[in-house]
Amino acid sequence: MPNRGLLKSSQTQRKPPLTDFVLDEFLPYRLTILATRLSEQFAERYRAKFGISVPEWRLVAHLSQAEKVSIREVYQRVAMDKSKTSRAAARLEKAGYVNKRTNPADRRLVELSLTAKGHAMSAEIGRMGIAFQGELLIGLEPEDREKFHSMIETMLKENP
Amino acid sequence: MPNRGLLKSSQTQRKPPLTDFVLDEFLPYRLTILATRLSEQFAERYRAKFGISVPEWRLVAHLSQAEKVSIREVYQRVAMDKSKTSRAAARLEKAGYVNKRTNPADRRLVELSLTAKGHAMSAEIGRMGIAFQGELLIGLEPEDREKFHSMIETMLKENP
DNA sequence: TTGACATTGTTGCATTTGCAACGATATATG
DNA sequence: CATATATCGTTGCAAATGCAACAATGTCAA
Repeated sequence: MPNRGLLKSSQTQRKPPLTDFVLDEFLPYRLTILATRLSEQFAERYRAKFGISVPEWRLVAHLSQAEKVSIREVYQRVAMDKSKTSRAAARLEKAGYVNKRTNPADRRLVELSLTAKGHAMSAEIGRMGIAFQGELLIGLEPEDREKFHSMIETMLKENP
Repeated sequence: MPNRGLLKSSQTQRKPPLTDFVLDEFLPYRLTILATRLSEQFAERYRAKFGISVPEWRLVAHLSQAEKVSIREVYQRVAMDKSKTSRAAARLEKAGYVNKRTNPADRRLVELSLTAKGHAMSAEIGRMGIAFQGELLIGLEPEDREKFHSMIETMLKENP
């Protein structure tokens, strides 16, 4: 029987297992835990400094990569609900971090962009992110880091 | 300047970047998206079949690995809130999937265990999980799969 | 042009969530 | 033993979330 990555080799099992399913090797589960912890740890840092939430940072992060984006562009790419994105944008506008205007070429679209204050915050959180990721990858061999990225990329492409 | 895994080499950049921060290489972000998608895709399958939610499946998954667990053991390990876990347990009991009794040795603790119906469901979702993970890892070289697991393990250990 | 249909973003509403307070139980300290 | 302190699970409540309905705008075909 081929081992497909979810069965422990028998010598590591103490007792006959209740099932063939091994939770600690189940990716959706492990990835969720890791992602939650990392997101939460990083969120503590920027929340303390700027008072924004995770959905708000997600939106700002997008705006750090592209001058202008619409609500749809954000939520389609980030797996955030439409309304979550819309509300994050509203809060960020109120806090003075982003501008919202209707796109003149297509008046259904909202054009989001960073204010000067938003750019400053974005730049600072960007630096914090680079530092955070540096700490995070310290335990991995340099060549493994690239490998890790490319494996994530592969799975993201396979699961659109 | 050392490349710490978050800076694109200059030849891959089309335009002068707004910042050094590259969202597509930022792990908390990428992992969150991947984890969300995988969790959601898998959730569709077991929700359709058994009508349970993600927190409920998390709890059942734990019970598939250990006969008896307390609420605390579950939420400490899974990064779920206390109340979320408690409520998942209540719903699962109502649906007839788990038994709840107070631990006689320490009456503060609740002892959760699967009913026969719960075991049947757990076994079936376990099989579905093995199949799901098989599909998922098809795009990776076999030796990469182990590597991926061990890298996740490393980062989980570094971020408790 | 008109009318049917599609897309975008916002909002109302019910559900879910996280946090804090709480009661019950256990442990430690005097 | 008596009292203070800690731990566990539940619950009330406010905030966040997801879904569906909607208005506004755009597209397409007759």
